[in-house]
Amino acid sequence: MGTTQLETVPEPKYWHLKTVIGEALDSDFAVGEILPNERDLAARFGVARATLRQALEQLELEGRLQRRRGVGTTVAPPRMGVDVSTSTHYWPGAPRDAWQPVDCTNAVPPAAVARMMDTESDETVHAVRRMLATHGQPVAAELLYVPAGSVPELSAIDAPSGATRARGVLRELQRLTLEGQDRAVELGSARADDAKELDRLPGAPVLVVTTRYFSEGRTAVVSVATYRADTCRLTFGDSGDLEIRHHGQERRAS
Amino acid sequence: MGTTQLETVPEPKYWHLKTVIGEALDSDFAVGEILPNERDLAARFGVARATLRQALEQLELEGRLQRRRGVGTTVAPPRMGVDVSTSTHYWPGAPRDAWQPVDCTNAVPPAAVARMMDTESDETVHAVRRMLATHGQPVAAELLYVPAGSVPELSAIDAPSGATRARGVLRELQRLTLEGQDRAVELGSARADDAKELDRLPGAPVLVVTTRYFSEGRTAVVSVATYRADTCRLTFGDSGDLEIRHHGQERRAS
DNA sequence: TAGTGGTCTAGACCACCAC
DNA sequence: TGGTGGTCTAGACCACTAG
Repeated sequence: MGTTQLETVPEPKYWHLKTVIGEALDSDFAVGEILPNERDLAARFGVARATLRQALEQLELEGRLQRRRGVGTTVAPPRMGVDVSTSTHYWPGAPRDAWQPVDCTNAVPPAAVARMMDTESDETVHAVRRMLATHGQPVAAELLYVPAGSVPELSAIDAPSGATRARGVLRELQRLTLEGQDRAVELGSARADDAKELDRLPGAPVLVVTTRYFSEGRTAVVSVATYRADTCRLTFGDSGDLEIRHHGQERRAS
Repeated sequence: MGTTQLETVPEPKYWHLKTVIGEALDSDFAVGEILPNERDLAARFGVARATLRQALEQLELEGRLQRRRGVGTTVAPPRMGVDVSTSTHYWPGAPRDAWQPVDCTNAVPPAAVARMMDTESDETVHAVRRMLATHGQPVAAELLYVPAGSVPELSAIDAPSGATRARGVLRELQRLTLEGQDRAVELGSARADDAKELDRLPGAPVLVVTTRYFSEGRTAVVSVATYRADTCRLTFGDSGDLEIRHHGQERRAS
């Protein structure tokens, strides 16, 4: 058709805003610096606050901003790398494990988890809760589902719940021979309980890492770990001998 | 509910809505079924359309719904597992590779990528574009950055760009010895070009998998692959002998 | 108490798709 | 052309944090 469509495909405002603000972050702001509040920013860019928020949400999703109710919006530090390499063939709770046991209860696992184990769908299992934190910041919350059959000697322990029992379950686990594991990563939104422990609002985006641990030809443990997607980058080191660990990058301008 | 909950925890409406609709999806809807339109749903639940949309966005983020402009909202099938296991020690473009070369240009890599390679920050490299699709659905878009030094024999090729040149670069790569790789997964939002190829809107949530391939003691290739977060689950099989594939069936070998 | 981000409303118009 | 989801507005009130 002859007509020329010179004047442009209309890029959404929030998308353009995101680009503009993102560039400003690179050039004019330092990590930790506080941005003007949303009402001011919206006025400055001549858009409604909802539109401005749509741009900020994107930037927060990408880990460039951090927003806290009652406080303000700050420039986020680069995401921290969290090693989840599958090549470390250890049970949860092995000596070098940085996870912190929090609690242990009996529960029937969600259907999706029960399907991954060799249990009846209504069988109760040990549910061990653990947290991972670095530099004082909560990073991930984990729920380990351990069928009673995986820790047969545990019944002698009297702690009915709590961190003590959690440690007991993990200790018993070490007696088994780990034959392999199998892992999946997907996007999810934080459940209310996880969100609270991760210091985020319910529904916050998280990376859900589901791991199956195999022993004696069956699934001995299923782990569901939720990592804060805004602050974390999951790293899978390979071939063991390569070390790249984090940030040697400079920052800053102006 | 005789007792009054004086100490009400005001759960946000959109959060409650998400739960209600999510349960309805489980019980009353089949995969592929079309939901009522947003205006009707909002009216039915007695909320503003924006609030209803907030709930739908969450469900879409979790891969439970699929929304298409001009068409409607449908119930999404379970996420497909995409194997990205690092234990397959092959170069991109190796014989079994399901990725489809699309294009190849010369470009200067983004600063973050240049930092991972042993190149000057303004050095141009081969930028190979590839797509991954399963069942006719686009799943991921990849950009491979290949320094000229990694494919020294390539200059003889006359195709200056396009899929032919892309295949040429990948073919040359196979001559090198792959010494290791190193991988990171994080949440991102689709750039305009990726979004288009993935049949999504710009800003759609994606899982960004960054891989470094090492050869001869240096970084030979950097790959940045963006997977649709709504439809994909990244799987990392371990020790090569374990296969998962959906719904509880497990197989062993070795 | 003042100021922040989080939620919610009731509209409007636009881009896209199928018929 | 009619119906869908996507964008945008200009308000309002709430929950939280800090001084």
